[in-house]
Amino acid sequence: MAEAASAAGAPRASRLDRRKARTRQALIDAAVRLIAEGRGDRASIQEITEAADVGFGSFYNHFDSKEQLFQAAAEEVLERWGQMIDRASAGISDPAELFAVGTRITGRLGWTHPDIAGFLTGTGLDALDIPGGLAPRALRDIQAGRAAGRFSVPDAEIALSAAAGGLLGLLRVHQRHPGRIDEAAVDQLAEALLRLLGVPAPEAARLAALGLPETGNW
Amino acid sequence: MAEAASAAGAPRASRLDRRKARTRQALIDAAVRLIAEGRGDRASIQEITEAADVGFGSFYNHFDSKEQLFQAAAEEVLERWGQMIDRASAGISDPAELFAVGTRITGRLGWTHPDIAGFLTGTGLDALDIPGGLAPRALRDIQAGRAAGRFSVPDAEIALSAAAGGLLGLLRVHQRHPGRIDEAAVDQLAEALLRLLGVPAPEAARLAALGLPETGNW
DNA sequence: CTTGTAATAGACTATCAGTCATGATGAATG
DNA sequence: CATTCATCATGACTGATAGTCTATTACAAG
Repeated sequence: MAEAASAAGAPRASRLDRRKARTRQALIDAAVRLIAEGRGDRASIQEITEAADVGFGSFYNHFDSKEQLFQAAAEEVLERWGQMIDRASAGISDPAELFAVGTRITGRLGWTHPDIAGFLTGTGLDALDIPGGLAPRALRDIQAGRAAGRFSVPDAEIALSAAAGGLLGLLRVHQRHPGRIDEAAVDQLAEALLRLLGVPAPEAARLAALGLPETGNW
Repeated sequence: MAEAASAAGAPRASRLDRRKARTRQALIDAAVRLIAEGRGDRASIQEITEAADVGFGSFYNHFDSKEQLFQAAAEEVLERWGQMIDRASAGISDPAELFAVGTRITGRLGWTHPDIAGFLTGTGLDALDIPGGLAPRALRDIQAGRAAGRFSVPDAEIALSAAAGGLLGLLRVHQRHPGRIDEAAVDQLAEALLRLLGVPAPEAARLAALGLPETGNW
């Protein structure tokens, strides 16, 4: 997103640019915080700018609307989430295993990163439409799995939506009934989703029980 | 929903009651239409009352807020949907078969009843929270299936959410790419969801291919 | 130091949710 | 049939919030 320097241009970034970036980031951080707190997009722009300690008018220097801010905030959160999964799945090439790892890490967000989990349940299935989110990557995995004959599901997008629904359901149950969801429950969901994708049951069980790599804190 | 007549009461319903009911219904119909059009709850109350050809102030004689109206509209649509599935599943007792029928009829809504389909995709997973909706029934089916040893999924609520996600995904794909979803695709989703629930693959394929009863127009 | 540009900021306007007082409709009663 | 009363319908009113506009401030360049 950084503006390209003009062809013959100078280094093209200092102070002013940093100030601008700082303001923008303050707004995004405030939005992430508010969403995670469950205030969803019900927070007023005044509330947001106040939380970001920024003048009201500044908001519109960076975003055209509240929705646009929340979209940017969503992309940021999903980006971190994606990196977390990338780290955990480094070296894995089997699409089914990749899918299992992604599912299990996401399900664990409920207690490892409640803020992200809250964010996801707050946005619902709309999270699938967020560009740069995890959806494109998961979609790629599913399609790769189909191409490799590992999955037999007919439509990748539908399967993705089902997987997202399952994960969101799990996170929601966790929020509403703390303690009812544990690692075993997450692994069982991953197993069930693999079966949905057409992986034979015994193989699904095996994939959902593999050791899970460390993810780090972010 | 008709008001019960008081015990010793007269017929207790005329003109005034009908007028009231008509106004209320006009508002609900307008809301259903707007949601199906994808305007979601972004429609202003003025827009709604205008679409219903009702005075602005009348709105608050019937509903406390826009959310309440949308909830009533949702219950109405889901009620019709539920009755449609009830008719189609009369005489079926196997939970797995019931689930398959419900899934396949719902998936077919995309072309048999685009208004309901639009409504469902418009509300997203929140449809699961609508009281009186189909969720409680589907949940019951899933739990019955677990009790009968027919399903092996650990948490019924999570499974329900995954199923809803799959169906919503299918309906969304149908809306965005008309013609990409046909009856075979719906049946394959039903099959996949049965596998997710723990039904052995061959049995899932059989259940998803059974003859589907006529549902009637409503 | 001067000048120009880009970001900040809060006062201003339009729109929307929700309230309230008034008017219209029809039921009950003599 | 006329009168009275209750209930619903209605749109003008109020407070709040999204989004605009212009003055001010911070910085960079010469």
